[in-house]
Amino acid sequence: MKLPKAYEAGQYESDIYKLWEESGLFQADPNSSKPHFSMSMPPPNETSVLHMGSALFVTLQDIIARHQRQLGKDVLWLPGTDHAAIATNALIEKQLAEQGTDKHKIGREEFLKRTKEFVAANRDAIIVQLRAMGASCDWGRLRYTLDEALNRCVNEVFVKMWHDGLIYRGHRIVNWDPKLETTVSDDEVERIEKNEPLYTLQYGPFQIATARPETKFGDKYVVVHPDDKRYAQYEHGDTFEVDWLNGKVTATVIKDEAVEPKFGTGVMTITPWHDRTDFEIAERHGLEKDQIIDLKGKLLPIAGEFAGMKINEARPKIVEKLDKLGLLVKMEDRPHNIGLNSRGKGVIEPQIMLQWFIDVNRPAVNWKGQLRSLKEVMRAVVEDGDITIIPKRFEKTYYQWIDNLYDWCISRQIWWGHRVPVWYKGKGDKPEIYVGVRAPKGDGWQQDPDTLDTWFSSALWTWSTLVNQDLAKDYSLSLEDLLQKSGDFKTYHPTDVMETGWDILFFWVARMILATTYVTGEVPFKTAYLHGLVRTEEGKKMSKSDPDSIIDPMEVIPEFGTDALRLALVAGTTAGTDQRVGKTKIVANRNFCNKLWNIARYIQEALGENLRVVPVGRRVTSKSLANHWILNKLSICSEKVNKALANFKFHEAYEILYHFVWDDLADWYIEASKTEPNREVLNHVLENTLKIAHPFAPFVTETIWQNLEYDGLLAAQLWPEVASFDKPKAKQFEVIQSVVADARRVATILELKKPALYYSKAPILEANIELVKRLGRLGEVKASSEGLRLVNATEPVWLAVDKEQARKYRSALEKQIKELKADIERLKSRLASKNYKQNAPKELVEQTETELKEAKKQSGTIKHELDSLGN
RNA sequence: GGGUAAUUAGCUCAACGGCUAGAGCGCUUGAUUCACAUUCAAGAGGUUGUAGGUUCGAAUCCUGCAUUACCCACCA
Repeated sequence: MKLPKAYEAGQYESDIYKLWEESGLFQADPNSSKPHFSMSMPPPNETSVLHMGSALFVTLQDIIARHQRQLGKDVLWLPGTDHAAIATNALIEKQLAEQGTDKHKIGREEFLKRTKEFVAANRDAIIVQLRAMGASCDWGRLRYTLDEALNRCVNEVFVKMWHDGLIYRGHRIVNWDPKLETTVSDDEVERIEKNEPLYTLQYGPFQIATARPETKFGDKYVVVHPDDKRYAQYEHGDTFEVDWLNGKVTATVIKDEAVEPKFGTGVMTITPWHDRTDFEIAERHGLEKDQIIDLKGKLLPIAGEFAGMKINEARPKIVEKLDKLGLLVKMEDRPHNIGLNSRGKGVIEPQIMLQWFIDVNRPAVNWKGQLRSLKEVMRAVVEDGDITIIPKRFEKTYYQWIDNLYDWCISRQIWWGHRVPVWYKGKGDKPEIYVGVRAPKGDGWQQDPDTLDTWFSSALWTWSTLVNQDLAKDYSLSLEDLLQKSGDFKTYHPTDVMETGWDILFFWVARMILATTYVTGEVPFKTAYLHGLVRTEEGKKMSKSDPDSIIDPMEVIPEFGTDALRLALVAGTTAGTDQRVGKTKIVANRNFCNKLWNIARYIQEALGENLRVVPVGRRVTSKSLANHWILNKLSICSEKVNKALANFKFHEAYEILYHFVWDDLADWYIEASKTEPNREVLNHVLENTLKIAHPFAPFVTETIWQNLEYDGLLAAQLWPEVASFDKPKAKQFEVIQSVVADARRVATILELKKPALYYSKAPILEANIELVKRLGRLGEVKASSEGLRLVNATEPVWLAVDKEQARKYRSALEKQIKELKADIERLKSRLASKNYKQNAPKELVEQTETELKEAKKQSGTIKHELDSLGN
């Protein structure tokens, strides 16, 4: 088919994707004799739609996958979606509220049914969008975190950890979100700074500071630093009577190093039930703990007349009462950190609760023959180089996170998710307990109502997705057997690359390392590449609460094409660094796609009807200098792009490709070929340029490939092998370029139209007169030596101008000679330094010498020219 | 309080101890229907935040300072 004038992406993309998918090209084959390459897709949340962040990860991973296929590997890029427990649960609850009901009214079963219906619909939308982005993943292996087999893996790991003493149930202080009524992990708590009053209260003989007067009802311990001389007269354990909020209380003095003597008065009272520091102090000294606030965020009867009130409502009233009692010494505004749930932004209220935890400090993991704690293993795999994190600086962030890691609270009080695989029989404090992959036999067992943190199941993602789905139904197999009998697991695990955003380094990357090393004895991936976040053109975070800030990929694609979007994302990306994306960037890259298209269009016309002038391969006959030159450039481009991709330098790879296509191929070679078209070379260069560009811009390249009726699918082609060429001849083309460039430059300055060019003793020009004429937009080109000497050309050439015009050029020459003089001085002084000659590499010194020689020579030429111009 | 980065052309970013610090967008001048105005040609524009240091050589390494962003942490 003859290509139309402009590339209209929307006309081709969906057909092209269908072509790929039906070919089976994206399917991995564990039995293949090719080397294997594997990568898991970070499963998008089912509640969300594809945003720019997802567009970025699809683009980068697709580039990796397509490039690996081109290198002749069997590639598994495994897609999937995540059940996103808290986010989904919250969304459904909101829907219910809008319908005037709630989850308790409809019951657990109905709630789960509705949620399933909702996510199923949404999942389909996400998958459509991933395809629209061109994702070349293996859809036959699509997984979902709540799949039966994955659920079994979750249960198996829970049970295994339980038996190893890595999972325990206990009363610990946790982050409670009264809004969503669930616990969340430490990582899910987001802190914001707010100016709030800090109250100083009179507590018996002491003055204490607090930002939360509403928690002070139960306070019966005052804590001071053991070395604080101001309070040396009090002994640890001393008691005294205090007139307090609701009457007299007996207070006890506690000495603990957690108190900072410099803060306020150096005295504090503690609320162990609602503060982690206080909790730890209480634990150390065996103190009593009282609950003040309930799980809905309301005050309990201990608060007397304030019982039942919400905190915000109660606080001013309590302060008022303190004032009346004469207990309020002063209040002043101070910045204060408030914990919010990152999902839903509910204010976190620490609570002591009976929950399930993962012990990160117990040495129960066999790693490389040593029994270590989860923390130690997580640290070791990165320190030992089993896992490489790109960029490297995130290793430090990762270590810091490990150092501050507490036991991981994994139980959630929501219904959507993997249910805790524990059953209880009997009531009271100590029921009979059963921990198992499946429900216990017999009557009277009740399953724990809680579900597991989403990240617990995501932590297993690299391998739980590779478990054989049918074998997973056979519960006579142990988890170990199951893994060993799963062909995909044996072939594709550990995965090669994990490509994801740095913002989920802790949530996900670290947790995968934790769980996978423990269960499989293998790392989940060898390299973790962390990309930056996509921001708006103004540098703002794209957020749902500010819809104007969002550029929706699904709106960009129909207007500019998927490739334009992909290229725009690649053009701005460096590992770990956030980038800004706006319309201008997308337009610029749409233009690049159109450039490729028009190159193909020109070559199609040049090739005529008989497209396949040369069989695929390296046999082409080059005649002209330009032919050799472009093949040289093509081979350099191919090599550099290949290397940059191998090193995850996506941005660099694209830049090399971009300039090869636009500058070398379009602006020089195609223009040159108009004088002397070489169908074989044109064909060869186009074919291989398409291959190199394909991972970046798969749609336009494949569309061209199909329209030009090349064999098979471009997506199935291997990385180019460039035809042989003659290097010295390639170099000679650069002589022509230098002459052309200088002629153009001078002609522009002097406003000449089609001037004549003269040359003397220049066989290269002599043999390429037509070419020089065309490229340089020149009139006549012949042997002579008059007019204005083109001093920047590497051959002796002159532009035919009259004396008057030539004089106009004097100032340009004078300026240039001035600059040359400075250069010569600089080079001379560099060479004059003994240390330079001794220490710098030989090539560099030689290069400097050459430069100096050339600068001197050119300076001579210009002087001579100036002299001959006269005044 | 601890940490990580950023600071380079008007804007957005590259350059990871060695050519004259590059690119895209924008800007200036010119071209015109022969692949592409989603084009072509030519050009202007930078003392690399700041003060020192190491080195034959520094945007790059080190130290201090300034500004900004982010992450972590139990200052009540």
